[in-house]
Amino acid sequence: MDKEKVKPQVVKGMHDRMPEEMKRREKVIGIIKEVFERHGFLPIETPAIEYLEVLSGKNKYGEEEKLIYRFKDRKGRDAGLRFDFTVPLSRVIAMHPELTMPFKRYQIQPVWRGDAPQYGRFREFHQCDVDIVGAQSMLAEAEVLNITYEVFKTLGFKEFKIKINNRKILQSLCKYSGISPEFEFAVYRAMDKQERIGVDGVAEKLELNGVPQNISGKLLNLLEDCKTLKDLEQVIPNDEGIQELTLLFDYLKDFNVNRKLFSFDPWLARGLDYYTGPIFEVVVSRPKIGSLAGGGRFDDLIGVFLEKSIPAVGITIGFERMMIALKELDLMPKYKPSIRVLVAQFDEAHTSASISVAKKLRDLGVPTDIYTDFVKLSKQFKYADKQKIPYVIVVGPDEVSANKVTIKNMRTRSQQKMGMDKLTTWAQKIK
RNA sequence: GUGGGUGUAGCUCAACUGGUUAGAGUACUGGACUGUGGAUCCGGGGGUUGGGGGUUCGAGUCCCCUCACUCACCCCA
Repeated sequence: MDKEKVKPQVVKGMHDRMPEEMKRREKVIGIIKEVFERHGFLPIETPAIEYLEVLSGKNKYGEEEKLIYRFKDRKGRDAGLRFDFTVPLSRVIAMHPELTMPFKRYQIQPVWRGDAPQYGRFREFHQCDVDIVGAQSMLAEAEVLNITYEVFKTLGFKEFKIKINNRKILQSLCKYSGISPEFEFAVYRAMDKQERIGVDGVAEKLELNGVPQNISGKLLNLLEDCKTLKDLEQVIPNDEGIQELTLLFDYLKDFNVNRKLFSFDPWLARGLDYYTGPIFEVVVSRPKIGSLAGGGRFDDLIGVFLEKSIPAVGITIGFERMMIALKELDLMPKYKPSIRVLVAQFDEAHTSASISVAKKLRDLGVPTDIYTDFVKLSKQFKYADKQKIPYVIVVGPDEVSANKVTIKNMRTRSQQKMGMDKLTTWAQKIK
């Protein structure tokens, strides 16, 4: 049988996840879900595939558009893999007018971007997204940020920063500086890089994109001088965006969010085009990995699918980046095998006895593995050792004739014979 | 998509300026130990040195192409 072999390979930028990693991921996802639900949010899921017009109909992602995985479906319709949850959520809201507002949901699923893979950047990755739909008040922003804060705190993060800004402020500043609206998004994308490339770098970038230095200079000087909302108020008094953030900061104080961990950042702009109000990003100083979470208000996006517009605000946690950060900061939950007992096979003559022991333990709720082959015991013990299974039960001829089982504690290396009648009590103890 | 770096066993890495049959640790497997795992000792399998072409008496090593990974740019979670 000389068959042509297929070369096993994973698609670039995507990953298999083995049991140990899965258990750690499930643990962290469990914590995140718990926080979400404790704050009154419920889960939804949406399909991986959306019609292309839904994904990109009105150029919702701006420059990101080209990173969408696109293809034809079986009927030749243009379709693509979801790029984030904000757009699918908007579609869902538009299709379900019966929903009670405000609608609060979370969504934890993979998304796909045809990006060049790098440290902390993948083509298939998971987002944990919380949104509030149908609420105009800054209380919604405060709630979303409070939840984010709770998630990071619960996972053990000590040093992280929630950066906050408002697209409305940026708009006012552009207008004030005499930058025409057509350059708005170019300005945002350039500003966003200030921390890495410096103010001069931003100016250069803007010049490249057609904004001359004598015009961008005014804006950049302003941003450099105005470190606080109060500073900005001198420049653009009675600005709606400033008032919103002032209110938001008050609410965050009421939520008792540590004042040191959130701050106004006039340079924060975010790349996606659909944001209309407050925007936010969570960053850590170590590891150097970009933002761990990002979001904002998108009051006009749902209106793309409907006659009327519906306000909405949300934030997304990048799950894999979060896991990398947890690992680097030594905050990763320890791997604990869920399997508690291995029932070994002595030989084929004693299989039925071992099966009934395994069945009994399983019925009692003890995660029990049964060795599904007939090999020598040393191999089965090695298997248990490798899997970090804490107990091995052997049911051989001696045990069967005495109506007992032998239980070995792998950690202490001690073992005992136990009557079948005592097995239930033992099982409850080690469960 | 553009530019740099790196590709040797499942994994981590060796192999002087090109020079016999490409090694080691680990992992896997068998035995010492026929009712018991982590230690020790002995044995075994596993490689078209990412792939293709070229230079040479001779290429893992030099040159070209290609692919993959990776870093930076771009952009973001």
